[in-house]
Amino acid sequence: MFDREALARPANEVALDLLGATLSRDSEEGRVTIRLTEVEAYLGEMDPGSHAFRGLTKRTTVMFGEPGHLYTYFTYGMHVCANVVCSPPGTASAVLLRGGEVVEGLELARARRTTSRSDADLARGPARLVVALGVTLADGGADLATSPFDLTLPTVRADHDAGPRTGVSGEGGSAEYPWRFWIPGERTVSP
DNA sequence: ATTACGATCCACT
DNA sequence: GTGGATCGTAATG
Repeated sequence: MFDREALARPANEVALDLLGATLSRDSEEGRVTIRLTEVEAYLGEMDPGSHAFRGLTKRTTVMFGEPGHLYTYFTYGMHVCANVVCSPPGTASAVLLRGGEVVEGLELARARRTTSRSDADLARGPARLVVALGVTLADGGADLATSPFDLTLPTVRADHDAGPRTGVSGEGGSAEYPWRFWIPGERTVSP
């Protein structure tokens, strides 16, 4: 369980509280829990890098909704990525879950990620994290405070480093928005 | 109806 | 370290 008010703030602030947080998902096969080590913030309509930059569309409806819900999308023709919606309803901002460490359900996560040989690779990268957790597009819009999900924020804010985001280019691009955050020294963070 | 593009991963060198 | 795969979304004709 988590305090929803804690998520009703801009994504670049919420991102710092999500580092070190744990996210669980139950399925018929069991439960997998991931400790988040790398995240990236997107500030909705103000942000050229955000899917919500051009306003409310069918896909981005969830992002404009209540914080604490899951925003999933399909990209590059083959991958699913997951975000935690932040900011109050009517404001679109979200935090992309970029990487984490599997802390529960290791066997199940390995079974879902047969291509990765090392445990550190199980949830390193947005699409991999989603597969290890067992999240699908159908989970889009789900409330992370209810089954099968369970999100727990850390009681003490984790150490963090910040850097430019990937994939955001052009004017008003990555240089102005150092909103990629990670926990220093973690093996589950991409270079 | 059509088309350009992307918040990436994996196999291979 | 690099290149190819692959399709939903949203803007355009």
